[in-house]
Amino acid sequence: MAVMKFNRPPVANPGSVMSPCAACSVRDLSICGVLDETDLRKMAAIAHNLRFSPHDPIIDEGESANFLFNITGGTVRLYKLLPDGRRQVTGFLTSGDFLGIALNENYAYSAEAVDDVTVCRFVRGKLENLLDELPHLEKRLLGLASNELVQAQDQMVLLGRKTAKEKVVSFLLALSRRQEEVGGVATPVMLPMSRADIADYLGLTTETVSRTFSSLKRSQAIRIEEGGKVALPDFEALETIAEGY
Amino acid sequence: MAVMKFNRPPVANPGSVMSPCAACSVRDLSICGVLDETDLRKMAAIAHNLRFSPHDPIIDEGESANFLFNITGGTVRLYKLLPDGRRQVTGFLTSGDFLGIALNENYAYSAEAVDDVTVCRFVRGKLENLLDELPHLEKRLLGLASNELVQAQDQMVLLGRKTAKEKVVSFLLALSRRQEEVGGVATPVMLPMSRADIADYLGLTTETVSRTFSSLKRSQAIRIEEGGKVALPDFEALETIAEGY
DNA sequence: AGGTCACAATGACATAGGTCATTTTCGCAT
DNA sequence: ATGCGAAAATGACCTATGTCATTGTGACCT
Repeated sequence: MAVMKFNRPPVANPGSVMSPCAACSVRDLSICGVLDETDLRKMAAIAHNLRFSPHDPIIDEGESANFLFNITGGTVRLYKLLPDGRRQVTGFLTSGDFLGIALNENYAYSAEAVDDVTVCRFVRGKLENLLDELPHLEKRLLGLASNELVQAQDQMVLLGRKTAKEKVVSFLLALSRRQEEVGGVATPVMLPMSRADIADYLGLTTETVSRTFSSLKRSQAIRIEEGGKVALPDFEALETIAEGY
Repeated sequence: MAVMKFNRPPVANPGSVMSPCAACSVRDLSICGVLDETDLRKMAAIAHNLRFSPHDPIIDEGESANFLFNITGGTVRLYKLLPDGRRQVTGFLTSGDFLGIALNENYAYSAEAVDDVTVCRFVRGKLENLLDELPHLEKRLLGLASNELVQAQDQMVLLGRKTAKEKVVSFLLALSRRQEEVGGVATPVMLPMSRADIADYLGLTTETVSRTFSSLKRSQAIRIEEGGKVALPDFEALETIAEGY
């Protein structure tokens, strides 16, 4: 996973962080991809770089939505809880993803760092002001929201109508595609998240996820490599499984 | 369900529809709520009123996304199909809802009329041009997208983690809230859609939906009225069920 | 190298919800 | 009012996935 490189270290005074965006490795993936030098400077002026360790909370459902984030490195899980503790992971965010489009005064879900995460944090009001100045940015956000909505639809199909096997394979393929998008390889897929995270994302239990991985291994649809990476030897075959033919 | 009233009938020539928006009964619910007289006139110039009968297709998944719609009356179901015919209904739209935020060149899902539906149709490119002129409208769209995203998250929790009973009760409460929003009553809830539609929306089978309704009736959590309307006698109690306490 | 600890895998068994078949109800046309 | 056809409800049975308990494994520390 790409990690942000600063041309100089973050400054102590939060108000005067230097413009690190020019060197941001995920800029083109993120909302900032549409901005020119001048605009970037304005973004940088309201941005703040932060780092989170595995399992650190980033936002809490219900909290007043004061900040928005650009993920610059690592993996973040978004989730919602039912009162009795049942958890639904609604998504995983990685480099270039924007956290906080879907907000209405309060955060609609919680977010935690899965592994080591770096983010670019914005004060909500300041970003909103900037939006009025930068129509490009607003269009970009609308585009992102649109993409997220499409993804959400797909996830509904998965949760409502796919079998365990179809769910797991769909998940692996989605990770593979995302890895490629971010400039990586398509095939050994990295799984920074636990079986429990995957289960809660797919509407399954850890046991079923485990068993499904095992069964896919047995049928040679996947191969487990060192470090828990998953090799996908035949995309065609996997697509066929994932789409439920 | 509120039905649009025109101050004059739609004109034959599609290019020169008269401005019916001023009298549109769902204006304040819809994206048009933020527009003043002048802006409304511009919207009206690119809008076209259409009517659909039950089961008519409105858009088809995969088709080039040439039109956007404002629902002015009736109920629309959005859905996606798996190749073997399994269907996931991803949402129901009613008066004031906007159809087509989530689109990327092609429609991501299909839409059909559940009952008699009236819509206000826009040519995509024209609406996009208008967006550049009317920043209000763009903000409004972003807000709508944000709301839809929040709803999508809730639906993921429902699909992934709720029991059949919780799903059905959540659905009834959501319908009730929506009915209120649109200016109706909270309690006898109208169900224009079939059990099959509900099942495909909740990730269940028609049989399970039926049985769950029966069981809720037996426990007096709901009451069926004439015309298939569902009375909700105790919101508190139902909320408790829906949220899975 | 060995020990520890958390996570993953596996096994035996239980069950919510699915499947298939049948009956009932209800809206609508005559 | 009566009959018809589609939708809904119900029943008997089944199975994919969940539950609970146990074992295996691999990363990290000393």
